Amino acid sequence: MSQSHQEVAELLGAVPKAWRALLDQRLRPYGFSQATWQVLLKLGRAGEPLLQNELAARVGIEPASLVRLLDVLQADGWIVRQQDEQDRRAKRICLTAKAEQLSGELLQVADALKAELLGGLDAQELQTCIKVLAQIRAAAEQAQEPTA
Amino acid sequence: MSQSHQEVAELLGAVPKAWRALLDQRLRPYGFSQATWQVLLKLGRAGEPLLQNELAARVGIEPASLVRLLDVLQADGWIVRQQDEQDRRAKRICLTAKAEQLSGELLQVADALKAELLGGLDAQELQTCIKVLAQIRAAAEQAQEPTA
DNA sequence: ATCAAATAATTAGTCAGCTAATTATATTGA
DNA sequence: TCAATATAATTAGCTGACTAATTATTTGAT
Repeated sequence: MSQSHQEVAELLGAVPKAWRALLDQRLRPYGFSQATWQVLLKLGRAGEPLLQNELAARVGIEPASLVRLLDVLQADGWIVRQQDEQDRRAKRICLTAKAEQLSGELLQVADALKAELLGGLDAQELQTCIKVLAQIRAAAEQAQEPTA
Repeated sequence: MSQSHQEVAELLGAVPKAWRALLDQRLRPYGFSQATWQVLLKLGRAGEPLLQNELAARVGIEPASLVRLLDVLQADGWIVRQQDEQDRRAKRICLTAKAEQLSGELLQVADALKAELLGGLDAQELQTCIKVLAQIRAAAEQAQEPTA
């Protein structure tokens, strides 16, 4: 059918994969692999402790998937789980002091790569691309819930 | 830094994930999960037997990762590994007759979803989006090999 | 006030991807 | 020719994601 549809489908498969692989490769020297650095990055960007729930949503994984990552990060002293005072079911995830510092470095690497990949783009065209991607995301949300 | 850069990074994380989850959900009634339907789709689109190598590249995974998927598909009678005659190391992956038929149905579901997600887009804007994504992919390839 | 339903985190079990190393065969170069 | 190198598929072992079920606590409805 539509050649454009096929093209964008393939690009949406390939581009994020390549991006992730690159970032993963550059962050590997820090000793983090695949998923753990994303947790530190999101916590770093948040600037405050987050509920496990909320953190999972920002990373884009299920809360259950986050549990093991936090176990690893906690064992290595990068985060602590702090009992929430209002809700005794909930825990707030805090960066330790050494992680605060490190997450700054990770952010620099991530932002440098981002600039490298996106720096050469025309600003107007990038805006259009964002608009289109947002429309696709909206269509995907609608597709999930037929009529709500 | 640049708000646009952050936005496109997030969209590139979220959109393909949502798309995949939707397609996975719709193909689950056929009894295939996550990765196996992609193999059948690509073989169906190819229209001829492919080397394992080549198939892995089209699916976007490593040849080693393909092995287990093929084991499962072969066990259920969807594909056969056929010894290549020129190169005795190589195998060509063929769809069985029942898989030929099924892959047509899977293709229809996949194409219907694609149309659903992309149908509402402005053609000109979609072209721009494709161009931008292709530029990002090119930048990612360059980033991998500093000067080659 | 209490009991039912919802929610936060966890555990268990499955599937899918990766890299590194292995085996068999092809290709290439001295 | 034949030894070194490269290539196709595989195996093994690791990481990370998911869903479903469990536990503890909170919220809501009567």
